[in-house]
Amino acid sequence: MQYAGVIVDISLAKLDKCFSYIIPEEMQKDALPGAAVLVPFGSRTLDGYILWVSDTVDFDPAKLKPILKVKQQGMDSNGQLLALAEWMRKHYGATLNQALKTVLPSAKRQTPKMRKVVHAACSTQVLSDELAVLMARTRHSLGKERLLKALLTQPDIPWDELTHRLSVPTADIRDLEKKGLLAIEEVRSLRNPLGAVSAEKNHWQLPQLNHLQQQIRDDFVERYDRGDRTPCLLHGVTGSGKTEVYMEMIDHVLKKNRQVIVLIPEIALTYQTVMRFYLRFGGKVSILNSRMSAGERYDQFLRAKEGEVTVMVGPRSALFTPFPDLGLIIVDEEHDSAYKSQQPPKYHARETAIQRAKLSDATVVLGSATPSVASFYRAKKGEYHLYSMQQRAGGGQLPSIHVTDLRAELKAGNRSMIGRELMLALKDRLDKNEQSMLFLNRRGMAGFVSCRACGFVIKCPHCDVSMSLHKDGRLHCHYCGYKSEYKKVCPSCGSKLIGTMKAGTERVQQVIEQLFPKARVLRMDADTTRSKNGHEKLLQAFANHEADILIGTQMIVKGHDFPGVTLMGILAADLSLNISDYRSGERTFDLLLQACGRAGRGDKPSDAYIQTYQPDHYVIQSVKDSDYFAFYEQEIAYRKLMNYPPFGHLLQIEITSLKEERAQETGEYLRQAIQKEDASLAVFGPQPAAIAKISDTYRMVLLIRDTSYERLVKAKDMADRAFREAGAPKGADIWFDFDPMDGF
DNA sequence: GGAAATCTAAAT
DNA sequence: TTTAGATTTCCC
Repeated sequence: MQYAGVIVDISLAKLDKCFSYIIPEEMQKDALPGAAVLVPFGSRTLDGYILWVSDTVDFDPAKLKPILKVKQQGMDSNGQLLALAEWMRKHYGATLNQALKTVLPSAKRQTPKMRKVVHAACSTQVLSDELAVLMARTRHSLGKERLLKALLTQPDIPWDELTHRLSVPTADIRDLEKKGLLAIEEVRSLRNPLGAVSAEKNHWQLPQLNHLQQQIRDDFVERYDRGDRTPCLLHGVTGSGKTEVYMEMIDHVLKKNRQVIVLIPEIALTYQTVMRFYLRFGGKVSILNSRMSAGERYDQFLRAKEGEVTVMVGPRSALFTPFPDLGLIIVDEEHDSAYKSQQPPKYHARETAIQRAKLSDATVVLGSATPSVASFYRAKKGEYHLYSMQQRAGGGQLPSIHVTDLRAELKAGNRSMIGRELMLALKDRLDKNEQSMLFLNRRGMAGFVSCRACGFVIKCPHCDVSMSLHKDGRLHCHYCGYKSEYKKVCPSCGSKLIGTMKAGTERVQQVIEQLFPKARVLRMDADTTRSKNGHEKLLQAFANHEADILIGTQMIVKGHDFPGVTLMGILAADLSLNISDYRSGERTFDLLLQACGRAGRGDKPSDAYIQTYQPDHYVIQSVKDSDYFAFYEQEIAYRKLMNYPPFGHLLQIEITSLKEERAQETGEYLRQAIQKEDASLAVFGPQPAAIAKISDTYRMVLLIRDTSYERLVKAKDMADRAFREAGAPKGADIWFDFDPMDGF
């Protein structure tokens, strides 16, 4: 008798264990680890995944029930994905069921779509004989003749092609089948998202690598062949030709009959990107994206598993492509916050890629123009191998970057959100009929308080992150819960011009339309792009020069290139600089540099203006000089001083409950449980989350800080155990998030 | 998560 | 003593 351990599809800590089931005789060949099954559970039937198969059980065999159905055979032929799911559960704090769902996506459609193919069932000699007989007849059967001719040149013909393009009557096909000349076969049809792309490989030739690219390629190849699987960090400025280097690396690994995953942030998955890979590697490439249906995504995984596809390009979920022998994972734009999942398990694709690579003896290559501080630190320490490309391979010159001191503007009596320099520049571009972009950088604005006269920002004395003004009229620190009174006077210069910054793209649009009544203005934000394809339509309109000025939030900075743009205005750099978390500097540096890069894609000289109340801030200064290294040195010193990542780590435990006091109580209980077990851990809270209540559910957070990630994992286990204990308060749920700021 | 079993208390 | 309501316990 065979038994299976099944994880049942209920994301609940209590049920996160294996239940044993009998495998009925007829299911034995399909019921393998990783398979999706249907099982009886209590009084109903549930979905689940098989974790193990064995001929013994440690549960009363009389109580066992049989598996009802195997819904899907396992994707995971070598057990790596199951192992990865277990690693994610342990490392990021989730139920195994949640981890499995992330790693083993299941198709909605249970019976695969079939497609008919016609192929010859006899020798070509017999076929041509039959054709000759038909041709000799007075009453021609044109359909059959076309069919036979086609079969003589092409062994397999899709049914649809015969009936449509060649308009062969179905009866004719059946007729020849009866005679035994051809066979009709049903093959499983897997959707191909790139099916419509016809690669004109003839017009394409291998790009000539420059010296540096060649050198990096050679070094990579040498290491790879030697079996050195140290992760690599490819630090290449925009336009240095990183993609060509990736292509060479991919090519080398494919030649070893191994497969490749290329991770990119969803937003970067444009037609051009895909085309570059397609031109080089042809039909062996497939993609994943969020617009695809579950079934379509599943098909891509199946194609990968069966060897039809060897390069998978996609966002973080592409990491779980079930390749039989994965040899390389490329993480492009590795600093991008989209790599952190916002659902449990809240994994970071960069770390998870490194883990997956370990399991299959693959290499990870991280690439970025502005590497995350954590990755660059590891590279400098020698944990990663660093490749550096600091020269542009050609074309386009960086804009001249100017910094406007908004304090000075204020002194000069200009209270508007457009500085005088930027206003002149805008007027100049309108006169020259060139395009401009205005960027208002306000995502995740958390109500920090700053002085417009001197630029001072109120920070927590214990955490050195900016404090937020709460509804209770006091200032709160999200890290340690410290509160202080808010006196409407700047503590630094005594000015009364202190407060939270309020600015919206709509306001900017009004101001611009007042200043330049003749200018054609487009606004792009969450409101104007809500309609289907609203995003694309707006960008397209601007690319066609249907407007002179594009005003927008984050979304105008990432993605498309506009060669016509010669001016970029960043209206209030402070907005993202002062969000109350330790990564605001890193994020702002990346964002501002990228924003500046939007200007100057064409040949004309271009300018970028950064408006700020803190012109001397190291982030602003580093962006001004486009100097990543200067930024890094300052940032890493700050991180070290404050024990922020990569020197220390944060674990956030979120407690949710419908009852406010239950959340509070549970938080208190967990804090005590953790500190009882390890008094040396720094635990803060419980305190209300930044958004204290979402759809009637109250949210409290506990924060734990430590220099060792492993100790935080232990703390997570302590909390988890304490939460499940008999005496623990009921009526609340807990969720874990390691280094939560990585996802913003 | 949900049904079934067990406990609790206050209404007849 | 009954019984609705709240809480706890299983579920392979």
